[in-house]
Amino acid sequence: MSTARGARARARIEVTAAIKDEARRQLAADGAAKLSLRAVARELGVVSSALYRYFPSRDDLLTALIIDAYNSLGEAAESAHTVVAEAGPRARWIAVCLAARRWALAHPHEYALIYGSPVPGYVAPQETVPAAARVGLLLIGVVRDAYRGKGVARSALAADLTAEARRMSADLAPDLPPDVIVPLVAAWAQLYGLIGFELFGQFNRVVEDREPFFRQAVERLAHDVGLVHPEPGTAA
Amino acid sequence: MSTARGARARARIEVTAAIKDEARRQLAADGAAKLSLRAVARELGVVSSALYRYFPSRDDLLTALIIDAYNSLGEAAESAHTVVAEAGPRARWIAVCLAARRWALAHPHEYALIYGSPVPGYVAPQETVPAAARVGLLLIGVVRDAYRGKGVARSALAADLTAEARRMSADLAPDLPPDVIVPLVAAWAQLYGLIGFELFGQFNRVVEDREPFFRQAVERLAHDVGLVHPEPGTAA
DNA sequence: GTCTATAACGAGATAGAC
DNA sequence: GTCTATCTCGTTATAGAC
Repeated sequence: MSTARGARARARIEVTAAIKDEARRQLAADGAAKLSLRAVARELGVVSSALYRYFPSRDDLLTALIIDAYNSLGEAAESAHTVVAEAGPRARWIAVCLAARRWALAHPHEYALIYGSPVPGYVAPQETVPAAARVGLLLIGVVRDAYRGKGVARSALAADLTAEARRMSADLAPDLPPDVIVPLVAAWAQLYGLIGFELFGQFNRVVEDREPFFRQAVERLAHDVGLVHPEPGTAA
Repeated sequence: MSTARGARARARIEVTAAIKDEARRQLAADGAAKLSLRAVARELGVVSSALYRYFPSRDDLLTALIIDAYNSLGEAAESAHTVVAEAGPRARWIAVCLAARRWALAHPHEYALIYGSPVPGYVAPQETVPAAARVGLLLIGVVRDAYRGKGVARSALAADLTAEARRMSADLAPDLPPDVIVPLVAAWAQLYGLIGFELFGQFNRVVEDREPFFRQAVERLAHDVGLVHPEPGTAA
């Protein structure tokens, strides 16, 4: 009977994957706003009510796609980081940023789903938070290693930011001081400004040869978060 | 007869404005993907075919909304710049960035229309370019003044970026050297990363007191583009 | 000339009966 | 799970009011 249960479980996983694949196809064609369970069911050759055994609602399907996208991006960033795990923090920072861009270029519609305009009428549940945090946590880890090693370049914060910076430090990385976490979070947001502009067409006729431009920009971001050395050696 | 023509022209302008107002309302409610001429007409109490006198197609209405949004943002940025026109480049840079954020917070759906996910099936025509360029040109102007005055801080570009950087300089601001235009364009993109993250909810539970955080970040962007002085005096 | 209304097309979504 | 009747949509041709 464990075989039967295993087969059933396997079938369920396969059908779930097929639903999400078809949903992703529609995402690419019509956008997240128009994602409809009916259309997915029609394309799969089943009736729409059958899908409710797998996803209780359209929003739950959307949530699953969002979590998948965040995890796909997170895995891409993490495995790129693993490759250069022995390098210095600056090289690792750059590797993670480049991996995020590469993933976005390879998955533009999923990128739009997670970092583009909010879907009208949809509010992301708390379930999405852990997946959404992966790249950010990776970047925090890089800066943390630098901070514990040779140190990072510091700069003063404005007086009206000290309270919020302390709160951010306590919430996000208690081992990093407020004046380190603030530029780090800013750089994290700015990274997606660069990626989004390329992906959504704002760089058309402005930046043509984008990879070296992006690399230059994330090197500057590394500098902004205190990763200042060109790093001749390897380990932190 | 100039009166008659004037009255007709005025009526036409008013109807056009009413159509766009209603369209913006629907944009806020359902998103750009679901903008429908029929729904706009219904809400205005006219029949859908009547709207074709004012906009040749749904996409043309979308284009008009996009151009309006860019111009509204551009005007907000330009008038904020005018207020501090006598201040130093660094103060003017910050003023423009703060104005862009303020406009985005006041017009989130129009922000999503111009800087969010592309609308499926819609391609922005070249008409949108001049309006879209306004904030960028304003920022170029600020850095240009600094460059002609006391100068801006410079830093070397990677070798594989020199050709593209030269092209960017020639196309965007021939009077600014390549190593100045590259960080400027990057900062321009990064600015919208900060705004987008706040607007689209990525800062939820990450950054709470956002104004001082944003100010700190754009001060760092000013530094990145070479505007390094805290500037005690006024004019460049 | 300038506009709005009517009616229709082909395509797609949706609700409910069975 | 299937079928049908009724909605939506963008868009056009046409007729008539001002």
